Amino acid sequence: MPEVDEQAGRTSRRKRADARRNEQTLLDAAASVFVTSGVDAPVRDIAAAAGVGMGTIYRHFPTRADLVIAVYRHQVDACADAGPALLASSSTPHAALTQWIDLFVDFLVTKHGLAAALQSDSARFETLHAYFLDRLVPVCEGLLGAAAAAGEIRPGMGAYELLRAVGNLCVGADGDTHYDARRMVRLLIAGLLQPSPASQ
Amino acid sequence: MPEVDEQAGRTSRRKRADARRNEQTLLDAAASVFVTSGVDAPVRDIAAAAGVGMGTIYRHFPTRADLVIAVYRHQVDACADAGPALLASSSTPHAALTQWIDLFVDFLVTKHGLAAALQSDSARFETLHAYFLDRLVPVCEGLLGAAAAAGEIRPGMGAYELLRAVGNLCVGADGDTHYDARRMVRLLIAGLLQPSPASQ
DNA sequence: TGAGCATACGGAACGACGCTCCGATTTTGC
DNA sequence: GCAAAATCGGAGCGTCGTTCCGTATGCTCA
Repeated sequence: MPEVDEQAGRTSRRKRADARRNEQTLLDAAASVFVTSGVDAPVRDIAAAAGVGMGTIYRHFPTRADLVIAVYRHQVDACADAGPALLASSSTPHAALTQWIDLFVDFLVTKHGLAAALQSDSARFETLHAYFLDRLVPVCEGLLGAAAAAGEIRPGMGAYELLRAVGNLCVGADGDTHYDARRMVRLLIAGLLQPSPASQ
Repeated sequence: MPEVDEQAGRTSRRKRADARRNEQTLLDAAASVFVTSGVDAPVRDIAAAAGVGMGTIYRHFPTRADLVIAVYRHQVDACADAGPALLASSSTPHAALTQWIDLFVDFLVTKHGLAAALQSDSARFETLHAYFLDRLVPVCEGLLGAAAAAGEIRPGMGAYELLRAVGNLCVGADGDTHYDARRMVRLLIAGLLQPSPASQ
């Protein structure tokens, strides 16, 4: 009987040795190419960097988005896990929210082209979009809820909408010395924090 | 001697009648296709809609960005012209700034895919990016300067950075009922208005 | 009016891309 | 060892933006 599939493909039906080796080679090559050429580097380049054929890439990662997810899964998970931790360790929910958003922004900004790919309406990146949302929206919801309950931010802000806005602000943030995404995100959060500009 | 070229090609070297007719046909066709399929609709579609060949498009508009600029030039100019007018007619500079940003956001949001094209790092849209910046940055600078001089906003905000941020927030704003770009921009401006969150 | 030429036209063709397909090759269970 | 199954490599397809060039057309001047 085949062993339980432990998601990372540790041992499912005992994949062939070359298959496992190629998968790792591909992940490494993709990560390296993403750094230099951005996440939408030509698939052919990644195949060449890994020294494998096109077919090999698409068997391991049915779509381009799956490859991107596989490369960044650990970092997305780490970001998601940091949410509750920050909430527990910070003095106020809003401090936790701010720190968590900073984490998210740092992640997006350092991955050339990732933010753009996330917002791309092209059907090709649907999976990527969905994965990020699945992992991060609940975490953000928790932070927002806590901050709203504490009365620190104006209510009615949705986690999806906030993440979307932050992601948007990070598009094209590298390679442009005149645009500081972190600063713009801080501004957005600042606008969120004040109770209501017209209520006083 | 050829007459002075009045930018819109009114009369330069007396273009052939069919050429002038085609240019107008192309502008109309492009505008209509942009509405339904977005600004990055296939060039072939635009040619087909106009009933002309590919060559005709590229002779009139050397690059795709030139076509987009030609289609939206009037509206960009109108937006630029509205800046000083608002500043003169509004009660406070910050009111003028807010209204002007609203104008800009409305423009971007109603043009399917335009915001995305503007932020695209692809060299293909460089010209488009440059045109928008040339026209709008000075206007925004005037509004920001007036608001800063009146002490209504925290200083140090660059016009380019603000426009970039607003443009980014508008990416993908249509077709997503859960994301309201206008609201996010208002939040950003709210963050800009308060003097300083830590200074009091 | 019509000849001659600059100008404009159409669409085939090119290169780059994402992705699929299939014959050749390798691994594995027996 | 051997055959079946899994995997590999890269040619090939469709789409896109853009270029190129033979052909058609409007303009000018006699």
